[in-house]
Amino acid sequence: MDPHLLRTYVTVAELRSFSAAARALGYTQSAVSQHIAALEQDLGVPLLGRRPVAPTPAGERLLEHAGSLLLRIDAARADLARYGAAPREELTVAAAPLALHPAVLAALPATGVTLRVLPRAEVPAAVATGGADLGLVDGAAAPSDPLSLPDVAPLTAAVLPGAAEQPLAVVLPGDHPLARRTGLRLADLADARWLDAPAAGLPLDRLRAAAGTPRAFRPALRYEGTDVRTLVALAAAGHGLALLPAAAARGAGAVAVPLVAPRLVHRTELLHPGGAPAGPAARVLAALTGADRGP
Amino acid sequence: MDPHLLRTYVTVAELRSFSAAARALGYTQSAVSQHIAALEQDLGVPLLGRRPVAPTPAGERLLEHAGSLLLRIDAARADLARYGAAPREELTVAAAPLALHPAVLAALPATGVTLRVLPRAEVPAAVATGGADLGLVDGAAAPSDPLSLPDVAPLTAAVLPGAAEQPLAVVLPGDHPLARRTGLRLADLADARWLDAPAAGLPLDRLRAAAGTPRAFRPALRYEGTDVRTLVALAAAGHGLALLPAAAARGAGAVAVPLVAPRLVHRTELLHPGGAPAGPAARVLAALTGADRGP
DNA sequence: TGTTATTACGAAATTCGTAATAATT
DNA sequence: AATTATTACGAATTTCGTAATAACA
Repeated sequence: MDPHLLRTYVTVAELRSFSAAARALGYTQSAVSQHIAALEQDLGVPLLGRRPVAPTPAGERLLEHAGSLLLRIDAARADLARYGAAPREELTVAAAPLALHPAVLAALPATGVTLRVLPRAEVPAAVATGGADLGLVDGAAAPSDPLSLPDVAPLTAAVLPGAAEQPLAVVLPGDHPLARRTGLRLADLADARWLDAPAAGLPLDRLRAAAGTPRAFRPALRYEGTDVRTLVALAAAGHGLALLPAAAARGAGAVAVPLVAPRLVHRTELLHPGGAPAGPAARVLAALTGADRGP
Repeated sequence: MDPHLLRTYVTVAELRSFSAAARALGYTQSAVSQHIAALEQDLGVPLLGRRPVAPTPAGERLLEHAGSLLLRIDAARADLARYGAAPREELTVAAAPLALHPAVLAALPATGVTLRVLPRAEVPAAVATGGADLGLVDGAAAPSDPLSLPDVAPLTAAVLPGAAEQPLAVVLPGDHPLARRTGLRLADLADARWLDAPAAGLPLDRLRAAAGTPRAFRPALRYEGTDVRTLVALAAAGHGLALLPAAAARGAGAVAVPLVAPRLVHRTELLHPGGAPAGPAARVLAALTGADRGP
């Protein structure tokens, strides 16, 4: 299973064409055909149906494997490259939208930092593959439970002392029947329509798992952007409910009601490649995780 | 980053010798030397110091990457092989020691099943690489929270309706000062000595994370076996405390005191390769996850 | 008929073993 | 001196492009 073969397979499956993949990768049609044949022979299973070219069930499965496999190879190469090169002076921080608390922003140095907001699922990969030096990720978890992140590489997670855990709240339009409640249980809202905002908000799968109801929390409008204010505005306009950290849940026309069950908190963690960080990365990391216990 | 090069690198780093690795892999010294040279050139970093041969810091890092990378490649190959071959008649179930509740055992068919008890950390890998058709894993988690498992491959986890969550208890010797309590908080026991039994019991790291105290829960005796009764006996003999599901925590001379904080339960999940299972695996999977809601 | 995948084949590159060399204990 | 890593070199294999062929739409 040569990574090259895997890469051409993924490209062919995506573009649904041998020749288009050949163009995209700088090969000839012939080479691509040989790659696929070699891979199918090696694995002993047909991977693609031809005309139209589409993955077989086995091929679909290989796509899942290949994605994370190629990602991890990139991550390993990027990680090792850090040992060869001089420490970067310019620092890039990748952050999920909800991970940007005021306390975190205050701890960033004034210059030499690029802040890049990414969909939450892409933050670990960005740190692993060298697209960012540090990552800020968030998620819903039981109190004092670590986030369960996709492990694309041996990354190290650290908690942010100032803003590690915050209460969660359900965002409702002001005229919603439950808007006057002082606390809400997730189970009571399982039948409601929820905003599906995987990039900005919390993934609905997480809510289903927490409530133990695989089929509940049906998605209403889907929002693929990363702007939290828009998300709150969508909830206020009645397009669906949203679960957000209480501090982020305020907005015109929206009411935030604290979540009281199950016991979940909004958690933020700082992600960095393992090993001893060098240069500005070390300083920022220390500033964010270190001694900022208030006066 | 050819997997072959990676494999020889890992072997060389383990055996700390080019020639020993060559023997182990069926290569010549020369070939191994060329593999390492190619890898170092590709990555642009020296990976091994020679005489004595030992990994550099970058090499240490590559070992971490390579381990999971090679594991995932095996997993992908094993997964795809299932599509080519006929469904297996003999079924192998890999289980972590604490995942074997009576309720689970009762649901297994009478014949055609091999049950293999493995250290908890090896169960997902066994299922992923085809060493087992199904896996039973356990762990401590917040109520109705899924287990966070190392993702060696796209595996599917399912809950066991009969025995999904069970209360946890601390196992103490009968003459321990806290043995008469009716409930214990984990934080009160952070300074005690704990049994370190990663294969059979719950990993101490998990407790540290749950209590939010990275340096607490110092290990006492380390037990690398998979026998739960031995673990309880060790706790009874005063070699250290252990956290176990209440049902497994009873034993001669041992006292089990329920854990009341933090809110953690012992959770068991069934692991299987994704896709549509075939043959006996499908039947057993249905028996374990399906309609066994008792009267 | 035009596009697209497969096959045949040859040049170039890669891989691995033999054997000689160099370095370390 | 004995063991062990590196280097030189050549045979065998593999890889990829050109070009011809075949199979769709």
